[in-house]
Amino acid sequence: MSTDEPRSARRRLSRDRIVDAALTSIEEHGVDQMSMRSLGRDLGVEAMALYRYVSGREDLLEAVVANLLNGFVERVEAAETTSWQEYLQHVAHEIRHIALANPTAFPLVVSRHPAAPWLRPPLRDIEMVEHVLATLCARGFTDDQAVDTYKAFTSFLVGSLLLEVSIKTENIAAVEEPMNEGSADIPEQDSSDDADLAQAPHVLRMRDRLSQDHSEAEFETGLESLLNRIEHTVSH
Amino acid sequence: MSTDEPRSARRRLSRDRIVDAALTSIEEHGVDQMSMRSLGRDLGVEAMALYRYVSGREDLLEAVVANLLNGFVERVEAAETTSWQEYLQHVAHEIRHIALANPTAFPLVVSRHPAAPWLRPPLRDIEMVEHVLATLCARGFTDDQAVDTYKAFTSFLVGSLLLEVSIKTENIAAVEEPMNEGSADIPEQDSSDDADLAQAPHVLRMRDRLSQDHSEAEFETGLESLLNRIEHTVSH
DNA sequence: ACCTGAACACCGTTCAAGT
DNA sequence: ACCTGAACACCGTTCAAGT
Repeated sequence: MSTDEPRSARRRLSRDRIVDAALTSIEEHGVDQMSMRSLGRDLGVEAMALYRYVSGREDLLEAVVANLLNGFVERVEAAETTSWQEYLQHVAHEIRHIALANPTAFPLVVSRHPAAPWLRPPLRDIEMVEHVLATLCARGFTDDQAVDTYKAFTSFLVGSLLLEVSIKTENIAAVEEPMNEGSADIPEQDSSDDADLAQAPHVLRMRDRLSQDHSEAEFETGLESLLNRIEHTVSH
Repeated sequence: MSTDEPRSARRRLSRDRIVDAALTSIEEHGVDQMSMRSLGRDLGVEAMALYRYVSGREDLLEAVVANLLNGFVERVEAAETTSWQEYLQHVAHEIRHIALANPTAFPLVVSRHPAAPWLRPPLRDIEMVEHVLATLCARGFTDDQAVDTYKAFTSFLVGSLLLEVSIKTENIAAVEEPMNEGSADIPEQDSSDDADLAQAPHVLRMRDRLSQDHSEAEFETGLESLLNRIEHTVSH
């Protein structure tokens, strides 16, 4: 954008720049590795400078989550869906897209304490909750039906996606490639694994199938099944 | 048990005692607050002493997770179920029981890197995975059916339970009661909340219903629906 | 054999001081 | 107005030393 800047540095600080850098760092090195001090280093600044823009690490993580969800409602509204089924499908895919684009940061969405703690499940963006409830009511749901649907839907969504990203990230920030340094004198490559596996013939036999990733298809199947279930209970 | 001991202290260290103390501390103050040093304090010992029994903080957290799942397979086997439906119901309730008894520690089950990384979803206890697969096969499932069932089942289980415990723990280790120290001169009790809520009439209207906790019933409904779905696909 | 002290390289956060 | 230096109270972890 600008003329020249050393690394990713000093164009003057701003809250947005800090939050972006935090998200990048989280996705690259894991949330534990993202410290105020490392973030300062990334931004070419001392850690203390960040406190002008965020009130602390917790606040920064909140901001990262908010940033993740940014523009969600707008994108959903732009879709112009006709049935509530189509609407919920769209919401689900939109959030799944966010989760897959930010697999390491996504769990923060559910682990950070929510804006409205009394909301169960605690999806932290009230704007989104409001949109879902309003849409369902506009499609003829009673309040009770809307609430039940909201709960079942978010449970499914959060559950599936947390699992999916936990698969996708494996373990970022774990060991970070010590690479053995070429020295190959440690015989057992992961002793406990193979020992356990010897006791688990079925796991061993189905290993190939178990390791295949069909998250996409499973997500679609689960979602459709959920919508069918809701459809059934809504029409008594 | 013994004659006298100061606080919860020095009966000589052991791996089990350390792991138990860690779990207690995690449930009481949150996983972030549980440090090697605070744990040493709890056990009446210097932090460095712990390194005789655990190889580090990560190892300790692994051990906590293993401890949580301890005896699971035995309890499931003791149940003597007759159908695969009944069996999976039992497994589900057993794990739900563990999750609710250790709501703060439970998320570690899914966030720690699994023993078999290629296993999707990565339920870290191979013994348990083996038990489920073996039982399903013994009930006449083909390998493919067993794998599909395992995946759908654990997705549902982990998803539901992560959500349920995240509701139950709200935010342990957040703020930890500053209590305002009696000084009542801050007018806004949580300004952002109410501001957001003013924009969210549906959320406001359904607030009572939304805040009610029906996790138990929702869990049962979801589980039954899942078993029905499996039943249907198994019999083509 | 089991634990401790001292040390190292890190944290988050505050605050007076620099420009 | 925006950033830094120094400081404080913490971390995890190692290792030589004490008993």
